[in-house]
Amino acid sequence: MSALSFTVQVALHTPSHSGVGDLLSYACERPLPPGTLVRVPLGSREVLGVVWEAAEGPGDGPADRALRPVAGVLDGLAPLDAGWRRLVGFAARYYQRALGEVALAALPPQLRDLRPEQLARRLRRPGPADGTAAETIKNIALSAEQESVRAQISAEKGPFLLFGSTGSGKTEVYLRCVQEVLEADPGDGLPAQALVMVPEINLTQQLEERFTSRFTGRFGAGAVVSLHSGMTHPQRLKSWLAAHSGQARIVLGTRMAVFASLPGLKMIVVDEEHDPSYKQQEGARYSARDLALWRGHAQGAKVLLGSATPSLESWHASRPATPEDPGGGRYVRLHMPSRIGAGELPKVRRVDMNQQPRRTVFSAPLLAAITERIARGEQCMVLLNRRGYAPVLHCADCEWKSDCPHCSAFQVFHKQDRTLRCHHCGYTVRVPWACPGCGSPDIAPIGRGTEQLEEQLGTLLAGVLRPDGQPVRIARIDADTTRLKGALESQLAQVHSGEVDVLVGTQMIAKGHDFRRITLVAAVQPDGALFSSDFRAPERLFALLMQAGGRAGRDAAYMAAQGSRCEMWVQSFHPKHAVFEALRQHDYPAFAAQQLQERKDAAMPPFAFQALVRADARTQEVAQAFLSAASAAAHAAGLPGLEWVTLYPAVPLAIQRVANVERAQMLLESPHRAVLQRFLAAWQPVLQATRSQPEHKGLVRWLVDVDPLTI
DNA sequence: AGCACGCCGACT
DNA sequence: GTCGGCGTGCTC
Repeated sequence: MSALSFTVQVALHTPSHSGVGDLLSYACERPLPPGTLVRVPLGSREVLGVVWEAAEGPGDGPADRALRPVAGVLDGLAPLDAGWRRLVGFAARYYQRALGEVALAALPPQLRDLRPEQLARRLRRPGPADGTAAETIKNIALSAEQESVRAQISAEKGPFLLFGSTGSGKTEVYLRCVQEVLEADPGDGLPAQALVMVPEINLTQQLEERFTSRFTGRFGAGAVVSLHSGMTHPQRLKSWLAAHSGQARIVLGTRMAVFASLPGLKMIVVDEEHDPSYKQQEGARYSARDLALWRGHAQGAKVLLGSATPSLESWHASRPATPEDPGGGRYVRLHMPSRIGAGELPKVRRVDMNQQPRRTVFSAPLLAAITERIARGEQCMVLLNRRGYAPVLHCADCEWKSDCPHCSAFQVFHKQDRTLRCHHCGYTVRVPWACPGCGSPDIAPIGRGTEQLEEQLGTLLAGVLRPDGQPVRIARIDADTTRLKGALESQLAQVHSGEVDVLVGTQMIAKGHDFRRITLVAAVQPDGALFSSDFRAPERLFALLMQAGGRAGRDAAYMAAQGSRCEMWVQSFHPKHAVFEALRQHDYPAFAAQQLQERKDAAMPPFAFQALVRADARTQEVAQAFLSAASAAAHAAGLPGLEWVTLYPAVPLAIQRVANVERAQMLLESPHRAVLQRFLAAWQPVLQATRSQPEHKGLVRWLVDVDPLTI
């Protein structure tokens, strides 16, 4: 019998408000360094945990009871380093979640299920050939703009905001900067590593090809790995292990990759840093971009954010410091205005829909422009950010509408499979033949989605021929057509090969794809976002339209051969709106300046810091009552920071009910991030205590969203 | 969150 | 007589 004379503190996936502490103590026969992965008994289960450094102060462990022993140690793995543990600790604190929850969510899921012996077996399997294939890299020449940006990133500490037009060659700059960092002697014995993040899974493949073809000869096979939720669990584990061991030198991935174990991390690139996908919307609601900045700072890695339409937060942080405004210059702003090898930015044409017949979907001038492009063999892209055929079905006789029975939202009419589908809870029914309310056969769709757009274009362009005499071909790409694995790739390939003349789709088609023959992009109905209650809606619309416009005319040689000029069309009832005005000028700085002034006047982010507390309950009253009670309790307890934190009244969410759960939220605002943080931390136990009161029995859950993107 | 224990309804 | 519904309570 060996003596269990040592104690370890272990972080486990214990839910945040379950009353169980962050760290549980276990007995073991030898000291285990922090970061060691262990399997420990928890109740009747055995779970994965991470050894953590002991919390300060007297332990609050079970003094009256003998500790249970650690069940197994995952010996084959090096302990997770202090940098990783600090990142996880910070994220848990900042986003108000349990340490163990964040730690375990940051590990590959398969690690949870693997017994130590299984892991050992997997680790014994030889990896790909080692990275000694040190060929020199054949680089293409940089433009003067790219070179100056590269030199500045090399010379300065950062963080950097690379503001570069669509097609300005940002990726090439990433490649060069990553290369330089990886080739430099790290000086700490660990092979240097770089993390490159993109907003969407779809964009990792093409980036991986680019990095692999550039770096495999230099750093060996297996030097580039991907990490995103679309991978199978074994693939993810493999990539994760490669990063953890230092064998992988470059990790490409989506937001979850920010938590990868990267002992030699020297650089982080966040491409399209403005993209809302970087914010996790469930569990710990972290911003991968913000964590990247924190991690880079804490771990001494350079951080490079890139975008053609930066977030107003990043733009503001990169304003030049002046004597009157010494707070500026937190990020180094770098500018690449020119398109490389690409044509000019598209000419923006606005159609005033007030001048068009009522219910026009495609205005005559837009239709004529599309027809002309097709006749020349060029491609067009039509953007509508709403999938399905129509957002609602309506009865002319009794005013029945296709309400979802479980949500305060309409069921969307999908013509293709004759279904009404709720996009919030998934509830699906067959389209009724007659009105369910009154039996009238006079039911019709109202509004339009991408399916309908595709259908109408087919009718409107029925007689139009391509240069080869073939009838025009229209394709649609949205979440419905790309549900199956590999569907997006094959559909994109059809566009690239020129099989498709007109591509209809949601914002999915606006992001990142390098179409060579698209010369016209049209947003047929972008007005929805103009007068939204969400103060970030104009920013998002501008970014989407700029990004969509950037898909046109990417191949200068092609444009010259065609002798044509690319165009971005916008149909709007408010064509003079500031968003479209700025779009016409391709003037992000002017747009940002105007938006920032509005934000400053209204004391909104980035001039204030926000958090949301959301409550879900069976009834709206219970949800709101909980929030109000928690607010009152905060005031009654005189929590620290209250004098600088505003708690607004509880209100229902825009979509009040989803899957029969009523939702309410409360906005918190403070001019100081640290004060808001301190208040939230102190409020957490109060929220828990409030929940356990009998009058709040009906509460399903509550959650905190720090730095929310939508309010 | 899991997963037990526990105490009441409809099946073999 | 058992299978199973989900209410309540605990996990170092």
